[in-house]
Amino acid sequence: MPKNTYSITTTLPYVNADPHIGFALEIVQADVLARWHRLKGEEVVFNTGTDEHGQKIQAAAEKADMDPKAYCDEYAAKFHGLKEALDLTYTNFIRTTDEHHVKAAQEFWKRCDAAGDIYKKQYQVKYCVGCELEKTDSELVDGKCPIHPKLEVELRDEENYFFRWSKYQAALLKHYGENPGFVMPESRLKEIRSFVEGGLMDFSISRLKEKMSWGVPVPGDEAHVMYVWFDALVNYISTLGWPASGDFEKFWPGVQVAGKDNLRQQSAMWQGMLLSAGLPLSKQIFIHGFITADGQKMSKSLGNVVNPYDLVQAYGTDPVRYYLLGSLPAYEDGDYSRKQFEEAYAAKLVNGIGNLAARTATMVEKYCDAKVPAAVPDRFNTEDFWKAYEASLDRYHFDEAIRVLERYVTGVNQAIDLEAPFKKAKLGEDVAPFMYQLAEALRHIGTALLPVIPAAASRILAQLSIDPADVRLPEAEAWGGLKTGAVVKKGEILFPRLEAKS
RNA sequence: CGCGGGGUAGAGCAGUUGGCAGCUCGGCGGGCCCAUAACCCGCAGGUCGCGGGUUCGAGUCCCGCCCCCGCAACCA
Repeated sequence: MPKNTYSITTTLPYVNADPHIGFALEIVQADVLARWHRLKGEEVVFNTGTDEHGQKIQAAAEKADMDPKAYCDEYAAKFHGLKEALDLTYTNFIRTTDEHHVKAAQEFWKRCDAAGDIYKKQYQVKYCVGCELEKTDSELVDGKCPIHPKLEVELRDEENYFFRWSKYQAALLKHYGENPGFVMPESRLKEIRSFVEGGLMDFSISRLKEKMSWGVPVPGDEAHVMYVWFDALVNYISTLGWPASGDFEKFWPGVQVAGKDNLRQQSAMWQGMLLSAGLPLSKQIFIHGFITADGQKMSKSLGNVVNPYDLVQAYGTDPVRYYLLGSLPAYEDGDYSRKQFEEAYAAKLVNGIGNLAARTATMVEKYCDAKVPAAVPDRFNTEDFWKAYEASLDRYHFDEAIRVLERYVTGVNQAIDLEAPFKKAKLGEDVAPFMYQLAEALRHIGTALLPVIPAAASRILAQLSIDPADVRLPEAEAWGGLKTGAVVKKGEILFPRLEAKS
């Protein structure tokens, strides 16, 4: 019997820059899933937070003449502010400087050590400060990191601890082979599989404290702190209270949402670490693409970085959520432009969902005395709609799910035209049965939208005298949920036209 | 032999297991008047980057090729 819990996490953004629209995409995707599973009655842990250790943070704090922790506090607050701006429902906000996380990272280290997977090695390594990663010769171009060619690759001659990643190559490949959906979309699983097939090199997991002190102390060795990745990845379980039992067993393994730049860390490094510690691997990893702006990569120098707070301020939370989920391809890179955003807003939200909600409520008010008439059978293939919608969401195919919903909306609009109840009413014909179908269809639309655009969806349901807190899936997916006699009341316009602003 | 993504209607994009090429915006012409000048129907507009191959049938599978984008501090 499957447990009735669900756990999902984003990656933890590194706190050396303001929140990025790409991270907004990631966390909204995770939020939709968290809300969706809550509607299904599951107990949900939804984790996010900030990654705060490492050389870059230490350097940035020094430059700002701040204590690293104070520097991190500032940034953590910026990320935490997304909760309100994007209407997020995360339950955990972990910071890798949190005391219990630090303890967990140390315990994790001990487990890997006990498994014989941590060893000391004298070595000379080429290290890119920009990536916080060591580079192999094959990764360098002209002796430089291809991602940070302006930085000199540092040659480091030191004794560090290493993690025996190579030991887990076969186990990882076996896991990928036996779990075809382990990394979604499938193309990303292929990508990581071929990377692992190419061979794994043990990676360094510590830094000399005298060179870099802003990190988790290595247990039993005063001279070293942990490499930032090693400590940060442990957050996915430290947030569940690990190594204490209870919530950990209850909620792990969980789902991880990450950007394509994080494929290797999430689906190979972290999984190798879990194998070493003797813990179950993640349940599933969903990899989203990047967002470009007007066809170009966002960068500060180009001045085209889209800030999620600005977008929300200009258009509102729900329109931003709907755009991120519905207008960008979930599986690949997508392009943002103001024009495209506003077009989508007008077409989908104003003319589509908003207008249908308004005309439906008005007609029931006019023709049925603002009360839900007696129930009649479905005419919109609502069951098929739910099936398709659910299948898309379960595959993290958010844009597809929204297309499915929009097709349903179109179907309802077509039926209104076909039935022309406004004509029949004038002729004295009984339009009550059709009014029921309309209002009930609107209930399904509002219900399906609850995870996506929660505020607007709640207002749609409120028009039908439904309290969103009472909505449960799959019960609410059945046709006929609207109660005869329930009051229907047209509310404020859901999505105002943008022209109205200027 | 670097890695990855992509080339489908004027623009922006969908196209699961190969089976009549779709969606949004824009253009044109109708309908409707319940609705946020919204909604519905129809028309115009495509050699699905190019060349081969497999197949009864290829946007979709295979081989070869061309072109575009990201992999530059910051940055998902």
